[in-house]
Amino acid sequence: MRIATWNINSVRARVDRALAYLQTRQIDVLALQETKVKDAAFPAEPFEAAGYEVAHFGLNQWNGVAIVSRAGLANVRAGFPGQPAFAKPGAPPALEARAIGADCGGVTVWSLYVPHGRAQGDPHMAYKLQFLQALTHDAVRSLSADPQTQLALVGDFNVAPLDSDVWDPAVFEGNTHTSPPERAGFAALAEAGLREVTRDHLSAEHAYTFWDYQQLRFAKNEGMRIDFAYCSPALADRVKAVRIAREERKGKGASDHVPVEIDLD
DNA sequence: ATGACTCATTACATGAGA
Repeated sequence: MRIATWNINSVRARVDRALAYLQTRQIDVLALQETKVKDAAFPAEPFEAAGYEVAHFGLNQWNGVAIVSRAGLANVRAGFPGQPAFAKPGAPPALEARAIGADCGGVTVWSLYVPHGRAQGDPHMAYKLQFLQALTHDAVRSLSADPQTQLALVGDFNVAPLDSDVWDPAVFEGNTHTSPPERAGFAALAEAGLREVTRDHLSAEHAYTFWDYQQLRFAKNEGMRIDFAYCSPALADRVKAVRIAREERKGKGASDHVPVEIDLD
């Protein structure tokens, strides 16, 4: 079974690209982030015509996560237990569309879009750290309940764990994605017993998954590695290969992220 | 080659992204 995760940066703008990608790469389960659409407007029909089932969680033009599967799609959950809500000034806390889970071919897959953080000191940064902490707590709960669980937490983690995961660490000093608290929040998932399998299978430096649209970042290969797959030990043992679909950044109408593929036995 | 931001919005300027 081949699972892929992709921050698609609007599913409506790239539905044809997504369909071609599913077919070309023979993807069984595709976790999408930043679909940027409400549930009612998600273009499910073309995916269904291609033989896939779709589960989507989208509230407005921001965020939005989906799972597209031809390996089964059951027990769909919007939001993970304990997921923090975000309180905009003057508004009650509201859950954002940043997590959807489903059982696909014997694997529980979560498509995750970790908050960006915006800036050090911004309320969104505290929210980002809370999100990672709550995700870790829920992972601990799942692993405790069933040590053999087949669990994959995939998506855009918005953290660059190593200096070699960004083209120039100096650019990120004092900014988001590389700060010690963010890296600690990311590492806590490993300390909880999960394994980040893309690093296990693809340790090369500058194996980027994101290139900003601005300033010719892709042409200059000035990217970031921020899309990952944390797996339970039992599932991690089944991972045979990992591939970054760099070709998806090419051409007109590309997302700024590319898919990351995980092959299971 | 890979190409100079892009996407969605009760839109024509703004917010968000990283």
